[in-house]
Amino acid sequence: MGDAATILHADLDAFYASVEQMLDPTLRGIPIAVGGGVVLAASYEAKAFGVRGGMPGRRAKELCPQLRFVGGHFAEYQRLGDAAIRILDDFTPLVERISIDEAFADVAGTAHLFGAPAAIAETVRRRVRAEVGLPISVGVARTKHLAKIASQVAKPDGLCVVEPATELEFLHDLPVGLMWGVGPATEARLAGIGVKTIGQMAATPRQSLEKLLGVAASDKLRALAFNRDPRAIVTDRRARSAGAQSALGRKPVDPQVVRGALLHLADRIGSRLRAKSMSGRTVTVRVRFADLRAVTHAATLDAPVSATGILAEVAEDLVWQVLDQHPEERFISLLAIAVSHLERQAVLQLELPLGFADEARRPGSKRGASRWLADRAMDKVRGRFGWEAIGYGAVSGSSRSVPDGFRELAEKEL
DNA sequence: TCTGGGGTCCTAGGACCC
DNA sequence: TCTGGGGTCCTAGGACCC
Repeated sequence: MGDAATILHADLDAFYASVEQMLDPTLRGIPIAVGGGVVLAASYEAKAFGVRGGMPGRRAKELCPQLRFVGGHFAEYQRLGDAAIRILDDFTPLVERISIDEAFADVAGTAHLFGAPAAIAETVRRRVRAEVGLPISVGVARTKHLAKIASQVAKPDGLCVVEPATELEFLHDLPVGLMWGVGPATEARLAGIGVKTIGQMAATPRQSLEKLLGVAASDKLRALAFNRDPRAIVTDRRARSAGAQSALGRKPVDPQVVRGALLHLADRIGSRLRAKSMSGRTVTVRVRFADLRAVTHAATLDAPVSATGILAEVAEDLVWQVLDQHPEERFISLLAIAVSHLERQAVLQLELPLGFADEARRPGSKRGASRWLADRAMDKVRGRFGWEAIGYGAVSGSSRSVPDGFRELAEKEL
């Protein structure tokens, strides 16, 4: 990490909602929420009423009776998010995208070409507004952590530059909740010992903090509180796992329900993996009961898998192990599958013998070869006619489940 | 406030090996 | 006989982020 403020954190403001307001001028200046059953994003006008992402639509309407709900233009979000972040590429190759609407960039060494970091940040903001049509806030500082906090302070539609000489002064009056890694649980614990600001955390004796949060966590937070953040820009981040989940409302523990849901989830994950010639060795399932208590269970296989049928069977085994261990639970509210220990397969055919190897665990099931061929055939049909054209029976999910377009946006590049 | 879906990382404890 | 120490892998759970 250098000794000058050269890290930019660029963050599109209320991204989905801003896109909707750009596309439809009648939505500008009024409180809107993208979504329906669940609020996926809220405009600043809606946030003023306390409406937040993740909030049930009904609750949002209570807080803000005039709230307008709009369906999402998910393909547009992807296109416009890409376009905005791409503008950073014009200033430095050191760009780290961390979500659809957010990225870090390090402009150290490009000052002779484009001017000081603050000037670059202003240019980025102006260009995103002019070329993409969206407001974006930018923080500039010496470390990633501080740049990210600065962009939050800059919102909405602002710029915040933190010079090295004033770092701690800037940081110490801010609430601890702005720090990376301090969520509701940690925030509540800290409040319990009277620590509300980053400065108060910095002033807390190390031992007290360790007793509260453990050695590792307190070391990390103390470092951040003194703006010692060692993280560098990482330009190529690959996903380490791929998963899917489905909220079920309140479903009785029933073999048909479980099998149908898991097949659907395995199908989503399997087709994503196969599209990138990836497969994974560890299958983790998560079962959430009616009271929202969740249990996970995992198995690591001898060979990596990506076939939908095999994934579904392994997951089904694991889920029943969980359910057998909790016979008192009669309803489930969510099922999830995740595949990790991902590896890339140089040749897709590699999956054939691997499929066979895995099949050996399960006498009596269909042969791996025919499954692999069936998956490939299905992938091809979908390639031509779309994902919905063919597949395993629709998941009997809750009426609140989010649009597929939203799920896809959240998927990380494998 | 009991609420969706996709992820990441950390920790503690146990199994197993040398 | 139960006595050492370190490394790696795996699993479950928790917290966090967008």
